[in-house]
Amino acid sequence: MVNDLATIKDVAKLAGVSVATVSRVLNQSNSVKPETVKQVTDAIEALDYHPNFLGRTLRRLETRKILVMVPTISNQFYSRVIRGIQAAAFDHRYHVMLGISGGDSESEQQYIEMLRHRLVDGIIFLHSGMSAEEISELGADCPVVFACEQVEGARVSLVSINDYNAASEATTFLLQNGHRRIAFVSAGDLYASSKLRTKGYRDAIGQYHIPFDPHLVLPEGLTFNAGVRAAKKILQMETFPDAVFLASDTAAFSLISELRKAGIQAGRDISVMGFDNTPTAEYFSPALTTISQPQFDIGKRAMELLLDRIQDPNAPVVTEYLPYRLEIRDSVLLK
Amino acid sequence: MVNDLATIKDVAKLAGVSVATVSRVLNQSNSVKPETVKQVTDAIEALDYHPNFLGRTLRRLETRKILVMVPTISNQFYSRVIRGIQAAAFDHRYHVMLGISGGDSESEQQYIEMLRHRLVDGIIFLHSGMSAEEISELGADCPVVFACEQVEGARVSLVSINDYNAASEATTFLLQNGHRRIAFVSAGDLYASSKLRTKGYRDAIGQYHIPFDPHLVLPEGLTFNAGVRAAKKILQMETFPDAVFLASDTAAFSLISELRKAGIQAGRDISVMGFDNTPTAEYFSPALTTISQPQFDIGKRAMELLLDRIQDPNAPVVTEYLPYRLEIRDSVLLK
DNA sequence: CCTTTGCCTGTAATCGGTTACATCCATTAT
DNA sequence: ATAATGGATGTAACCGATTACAGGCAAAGG
Repeated sequence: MVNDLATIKDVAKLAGVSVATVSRVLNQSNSVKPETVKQVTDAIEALDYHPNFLGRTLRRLETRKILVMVPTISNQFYSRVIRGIQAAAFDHRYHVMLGISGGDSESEQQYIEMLRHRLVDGIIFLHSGMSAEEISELGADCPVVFACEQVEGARVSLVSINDYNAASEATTFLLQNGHRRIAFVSAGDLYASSKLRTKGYRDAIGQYHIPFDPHLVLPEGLTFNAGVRAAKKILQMETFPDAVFLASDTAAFSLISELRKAGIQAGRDISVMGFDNTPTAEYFSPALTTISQPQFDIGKRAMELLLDRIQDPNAPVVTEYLPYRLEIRDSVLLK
Repeated sequence: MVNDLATIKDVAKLAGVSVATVSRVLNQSNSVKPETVKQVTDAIEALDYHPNFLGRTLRRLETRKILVMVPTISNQFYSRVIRGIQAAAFDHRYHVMLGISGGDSESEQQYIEMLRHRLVDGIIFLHSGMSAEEISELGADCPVVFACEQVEGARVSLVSINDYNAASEATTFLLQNGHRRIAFVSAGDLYASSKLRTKGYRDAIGQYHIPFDPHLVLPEGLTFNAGVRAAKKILQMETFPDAVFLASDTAAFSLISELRKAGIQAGRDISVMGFDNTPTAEYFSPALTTISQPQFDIGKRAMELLLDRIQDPNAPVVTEYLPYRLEIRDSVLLK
């Protein structure tokens, strides 16, 4: 029945005042007579008027919306990070939108365009396909923060765990429990985090004076399919590893499943260590030993840093590493 | 270095034409001399000009963005639906934004405001806390489609599986395989789908002339925690059920895990049937027997229906049920 | 009684685009 | 030679808000 939304003009007409006065009422300017305020608010009520964002934003250059750019939401890992972002956003009366790039850089550019044109006030990247230079440039112009995943050499704020240390510690834990032939499944050089985790793994091995065997590093990725592929490769090895460390829980689940089909039980015949501590990890069989990231806090902190930058474009670029934790469950054999 | 973005005026000035001409070039109007087009495009190039969405949208009332409203992304189920939506959106040069309501209706209202004010061209709801009347009203004014989850009595388009039939079929499958005491875990009346599934379960039981036992219906929810709670209740029952049918895979995973801790193996001592066929289902131990929904197609179809409605506000309201499939794996004992 | 002060409100410019309409000029038809 | 035609472009109104500035009016001060 109501074709079009009421505009500020309609309200002004009904209240018998100018649009300026209506706007002043809307923005709580104190220079309006209480009587007039009442007339206006009555008119607003009567017309069920809601101010139009576009007009407002066009003037104000503020949307109170931020965008989270995420490569995928299939990976359970991100959901808790996003919840953390939302919590902090809510506290500051901001709204969160999610953009799923799918790893496609054209799609990513479209979302960045939204930022450049102030459809959102800032972006938190959970991943990006852009080069360090592009990111630094964007970060110089607009509020941008990275979380979980960094891009080497990019001058933007980052909240994450220290992937190198975490992987190193996880590997050392395996070594301490008597494992010597440890395979490592990661996403290769695709992500900076993968690179760092690989380095952490390698250096920990080195510390124990175990010769590095490149065949044990399987850059299959972080997905279910990656785990399946890794399992197949492992089953073809002449000497089986006594432990497998995967850079994602997701891949660990499917790897365990595949190995079981071949009669090899994780936590009995072989040790498996995951990474991320996704919600499923504790319910899986065997319950997965993994690195727990403070996902919620990472998200929360990233949002706070973004707000700092929105409020002050010259806020310093910082890198914050949050504590991780080794979650010991049943998939790794202990000495 | 570049403080502000170039505007259409800057381009006009540099090209030595009016803003109208620039706008015409931008919008591929054919009434511009090729020579002039070149001047303008050169200027655009030189200034690295990108048209501002806000100004454009304010006039055009078109954003080529749609919003998907989802209660949570912790649930793995939604990701494939969203991928389907994205695929269809991409084909029609639309962009997808995700709004996570967290079940909070104030948050939901904020996103709806975006639609009302044309910050997006339409919304696909994967769930809503609104009443049927509110939804019908919104649907009358703006392009809105529901997917997966309906709201009884709401006059809006819907794409889903037939939850009643699916639950009924799943229950019948359990009955056919000799199970007689079947517990059912759902979200109670919270979701219409839950209600329908409960009804499907109940009617199937009735078909087999088994007296309905209300104690066997556990409205714990669809989350990991729900599965844990359900397991605890089941373990306290004097007579154990011989099968448990859960309205979500997620809850099934944690239930299986809890039962195992009590020495009860799903697929050996008890049967467990899930719902959704989330990615983890096939890798879980035991691999989960469940109802597979065509999530991708649901999303794709929902997007297509939304586009129909965006293009023609009077497009008919339709309900489309897509085929589901019983995915038989190892968690249900067969006769 | 006239001027000043200050509160309240309206007018109009503005944000960055789009587009109806007017205008100009070169062709073509009469 | 004049009028009609139509292509290319400019002018200005408009979308829905915000806000600087101006102005009106009543109370206070001289």
